Amino acid sequence: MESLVNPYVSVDCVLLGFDGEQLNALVVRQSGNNGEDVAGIYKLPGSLINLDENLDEAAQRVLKQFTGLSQVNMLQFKAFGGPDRLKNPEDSVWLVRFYNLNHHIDRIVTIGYTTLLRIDRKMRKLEGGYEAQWMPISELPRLAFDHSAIVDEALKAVRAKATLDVTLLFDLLPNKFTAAQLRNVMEVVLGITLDVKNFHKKLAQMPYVVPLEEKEDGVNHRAARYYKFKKLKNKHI
Amino acid sequence: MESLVNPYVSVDCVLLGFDGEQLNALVVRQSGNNGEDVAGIYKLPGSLINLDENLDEAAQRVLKQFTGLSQVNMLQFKAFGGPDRLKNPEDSVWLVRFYNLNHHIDRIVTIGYTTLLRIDRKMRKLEGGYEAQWMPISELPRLAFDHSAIVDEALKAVRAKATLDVTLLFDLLPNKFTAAQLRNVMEVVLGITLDVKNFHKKLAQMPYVVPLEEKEDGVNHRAARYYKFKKLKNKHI
DNA sequence: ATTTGTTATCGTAAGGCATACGATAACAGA
DNA sequence: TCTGTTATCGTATGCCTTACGATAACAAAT
Repeated sequence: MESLVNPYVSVDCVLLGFDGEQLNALVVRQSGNNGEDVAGIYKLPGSLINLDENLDEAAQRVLKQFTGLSQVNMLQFKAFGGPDRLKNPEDSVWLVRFYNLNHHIDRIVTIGYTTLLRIDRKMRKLEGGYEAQWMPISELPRLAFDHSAIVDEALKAVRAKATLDVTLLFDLLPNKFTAAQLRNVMEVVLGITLDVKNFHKKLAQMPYVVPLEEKEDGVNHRAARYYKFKKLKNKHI
Repeated sequence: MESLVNPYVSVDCVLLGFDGEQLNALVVRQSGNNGEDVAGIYKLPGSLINLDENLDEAAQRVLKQFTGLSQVNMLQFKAFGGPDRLKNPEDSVWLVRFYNLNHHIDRIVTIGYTTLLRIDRKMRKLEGGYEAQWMPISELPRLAFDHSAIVDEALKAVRAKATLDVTLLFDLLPNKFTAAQLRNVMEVVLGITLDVKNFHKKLAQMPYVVPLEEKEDGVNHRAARYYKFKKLKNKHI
């Protein structure tokens, strides 16, 4: 009866940051807990869970550790638990050293979380010491463990979610934005192309987008109108 | 550093069975491993994971144990891991006894799986010894642990999935079925109501449903045409 | 001053799709 | 023969999407 697995459980966060042009993922260098470089491989920000927290809270803790953000609702999208997740021996060694464990780890089941974030000035310089950085998702290198697959799944989940609820893209733009900016966000995040000429009709039908009187300034073409988001009630997760 | 949690990981399966009229969930009595009745409370079929299997395989094993079915793709929909999942002391006690453990269990993280099944003659009499039974989801009692919440989440996930891909309902009907039967399945599973008169137009536009020449027999109203499903290629999970 | 390039914004028209609903078909039983 | 019930088809209306022409506004080149 004792082939039952008593693995560790972690959360890994696929933080997708929009920088005004494209989608980036936050990756960290797989360094030791005292800072020395172990393998030079990038991985997702994550952590084993603590005794007093639930899975959502563990994900929030990781988010705060690497970005300083709190109060962000992340989407739990999938659990990864194959027995071969640590098949690369270096990964096992790294885990034991990083967490100061006195025994080998056979298995880690990880819960994937993801969210969309806006990369603004504050976000560009991340909390120090972790060698975290934003990398365009189109240029991501191979990540440690099965983290590349985890990123793929996160993207699928986020796109499905945002397709059903466009208001998730609210936070990716500044307070005032033009129609072209909103269109670009939708194209990049959802992975689609939208008809430029018809986009204003869609815009006019979005009850949560209100036009402002203010217009662009100093552009060498017709100035575009600014819009802002109007928060609606009945906002569910 | 040693507040890291090293919990057990289980899978719990929300098996949703359609009996021709309504949706049922498979629940089992929380009995000891030698059959004695412990609390008389119902729970979901589930199991801790084994050393040599991944999460999907563990879920398949549970499905087979309780229904005899194999080769069914289940949907992994959410992980549940709050520190208070075993807050009921009886639950902890039951776990230690059932799995013959020689220590207390602080915490179990469980991965929820679900799928839609058709309850046919074979399925009605389930594999013996587990006191498993189908109960209409509208009449489910309070389940052990947080299993009631798990059922709710499973329903949400299945409905979202089946709304996007109606072919998931293929397996809930016999080979030959009438338009009314299909409509009823869609109404019950998706939790919607469909216009009777317009349903045939929708039917005619479903490329994966083909009309047969055969008709109903022995009904005291106009006989309905039978249809069958046509499996399409490019069927992804 | 005029032209050109570029992007924003509006209007119109065609086609697809959902919904409402009238009309007919088929059968069993009163 | 009539009535009740369900299946099935056809038509009409309105909404939404898409295609695309037309106009607006501005900067830079000519």
